[in-house]
Amino acid sequence: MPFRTVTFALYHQLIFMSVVASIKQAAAEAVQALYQQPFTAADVSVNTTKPEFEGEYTIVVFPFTKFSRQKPEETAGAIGTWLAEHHPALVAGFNVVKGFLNLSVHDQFWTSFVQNAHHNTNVGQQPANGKKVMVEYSSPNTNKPLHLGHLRNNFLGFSVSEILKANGFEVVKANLVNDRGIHICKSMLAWQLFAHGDTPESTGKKGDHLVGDYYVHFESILRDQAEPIISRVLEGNFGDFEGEQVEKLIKLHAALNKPEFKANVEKAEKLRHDIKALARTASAETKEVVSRIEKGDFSDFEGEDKARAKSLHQELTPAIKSDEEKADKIHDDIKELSRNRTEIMQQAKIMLQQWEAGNPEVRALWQTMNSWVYEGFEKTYKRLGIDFDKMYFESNTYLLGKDVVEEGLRKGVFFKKADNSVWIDLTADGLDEKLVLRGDGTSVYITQDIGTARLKYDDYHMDQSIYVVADEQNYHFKVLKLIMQKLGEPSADGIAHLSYGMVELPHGRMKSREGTVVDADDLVEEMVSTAAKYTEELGKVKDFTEEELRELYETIGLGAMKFFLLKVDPKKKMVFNPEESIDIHGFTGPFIQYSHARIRSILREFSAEDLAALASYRHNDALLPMEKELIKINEQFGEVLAEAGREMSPSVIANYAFLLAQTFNSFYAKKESGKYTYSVRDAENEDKRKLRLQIASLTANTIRQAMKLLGIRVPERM
RNA sequence: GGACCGGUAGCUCAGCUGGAUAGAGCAGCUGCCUUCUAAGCAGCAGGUCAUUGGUUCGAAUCCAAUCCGGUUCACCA
Repeated sequence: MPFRTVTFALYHQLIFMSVVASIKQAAAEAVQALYQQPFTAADVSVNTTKPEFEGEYTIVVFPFTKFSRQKPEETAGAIGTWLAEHHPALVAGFNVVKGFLNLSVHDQFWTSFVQNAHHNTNVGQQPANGKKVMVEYSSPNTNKPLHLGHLRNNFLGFSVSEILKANGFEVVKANLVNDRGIHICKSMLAWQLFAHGDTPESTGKKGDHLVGDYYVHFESILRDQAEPIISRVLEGNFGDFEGEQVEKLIKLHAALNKPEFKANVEKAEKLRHDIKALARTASAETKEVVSRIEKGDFSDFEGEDKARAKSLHQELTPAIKSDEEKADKIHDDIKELSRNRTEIMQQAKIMLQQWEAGNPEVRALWQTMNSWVYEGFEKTYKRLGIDFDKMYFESNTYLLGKDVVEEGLRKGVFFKKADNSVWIDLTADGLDEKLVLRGDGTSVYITQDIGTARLKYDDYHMDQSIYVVADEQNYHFKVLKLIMQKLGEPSADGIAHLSYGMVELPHGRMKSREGTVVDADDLVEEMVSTAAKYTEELGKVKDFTEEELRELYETIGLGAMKFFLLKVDPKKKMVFNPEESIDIHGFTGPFIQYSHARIRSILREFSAEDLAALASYRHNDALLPMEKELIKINEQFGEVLAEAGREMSPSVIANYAFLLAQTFNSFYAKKESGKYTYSVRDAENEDKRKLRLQIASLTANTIRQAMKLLGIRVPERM
């Protein structure tokens, strides 16, 4: 039973509401009573009081002066007086600074809060609200192991699910596995051609990595085979192609060789070369210097070189740059067409067709290799502490959606073009026309998602369906929701895209071509071993068993990594700096874990009976500043949790957990004339000892719960 | 070109439903372990909140324009 059900004669109305909500409610009443205005709690603006003033919360009264017809100071005074008179249990005193009404919350409020909440190991948990929500996240492809980008997705999805649960939602964690398609066939084909029967068992390699290696192998063969085709095309030899493609290539080739265009592109190439050469003379950080030259910043140079940089910059005109870009695009098109003509790509495509036709041999290989991957994923998920309630597989869902398209066609939501392809016109909504079914009747990506959205809804009838997917798919989900709404699907309005920014490395995006992709398993291993290294250096847990140590290192290493990825607002792209991510000082997971361990060590000084006896104790003396401050911050957890749920943002929780831990550390270390001001064990009297034990216990519980919402465990000792 | 997102300290980020003198962490510099865990604490230094205009008693926050960076507008997924 949550502590909230405990009735408390004097303060019962407040126990159901946060302090801030109570103040807003009371202030609204005051405004109604004093000025006969239909003000609601939601109209009141309450801030935490700046530390230099007396009080904990501040009401901004400027908005009331319109109808109070008094100066801000007088208005604030009138409301303060009314509040102190009518809500003495809440407002013990107030002071006015300009239009700011600073309220001192009654100490009794804080002491009864800490009494009721301190032993609740489930702080913040809201009662069920009767709403069901599905969170789809992770959604890996089965041709490659997980990488850093997946980690942000996994941690976000898991954390948001936990946050919603704590807010009273029933949550279904779903994982839609992309287990079919050309990319899987690439791995399969390369395995057939080059593996000589290797398996995870025979090689000792984790299944997902083994399959990923063959995918990479495929890509390198593909590159080798495409190269000569590309060269031939560039020479005007289209013998590798047939029909329409030849015509397309003739056009591309012609465009590339238009004299003026060609001259511009060649000029651009030469200028780039010269700029790079010049940059190299200035600094080893050639890339940075080049980008400064391009921006018209010549600060790296002096005298003649500066003039040279300037003139190079000027020669690289917008027209030349534009042609350069066009040329890049044409080259990409040629490359794509050539890659598709390679022998190995043709084989992969045949394999995909065989898979779709249900060819037993291909299906068997597919089953086998996927099972290797699942075994690998299973290990990774388990280590990460990530779980799911429902697995969907694209091999089961990729044909869905066609019937919905048929319905939409009948309803007139979609229309057919001459080639039989089916489209929806979204131009009225500021978007474009979108293809939903190819001319040959086959699905595209969105067709599948339309069908899967219906399937999910049929399975669970949830109120909301959240997709944790990177922000490069913002347009896709906008379109998906719009289409579902136009179809009148009951699931439509509940569709929400939890869009998150890409994880970048200090030197830019991860690129598989450049081998800068950070593997998830490798990263975890490095975080854990770094945690071990730090822990050993400090030597505080020498009495731990092997098993206990292993678990502690996992807790700290994973805690550092999860916290690092979750502390940033999801919608923003973030930079993953490996050095900072394994840091254990400052705004990090280990800092908070350490604070928790420290509190636990205080509590260990006392017997279970001492701690149990706290439940019936309510402090009656005045509170010292940091005592009040800590209780206040603990009390804000409920509001923070609600906000994190509203915003679907674990970073709100991360910031809060850090603030709480930091505040406790200040409380813990505060020293006056050689003595700890807030010592628990050596408190000035028994009452203070009990109060501080309650505060310590409450803080440990809140920290543990907050971290749990981030998927991070906290140790008893570290 | 259209749409969307971002630009806050040297770096990484909070703050953005308008409120008091814009905050953390890291990096730099000072101090603090005979003491409930120094993975800590206290302090110093560091800012034209991209720019310009507007709304307002009040703007980092809202509006408009501009500049810079990113994503996207595929019969790929």
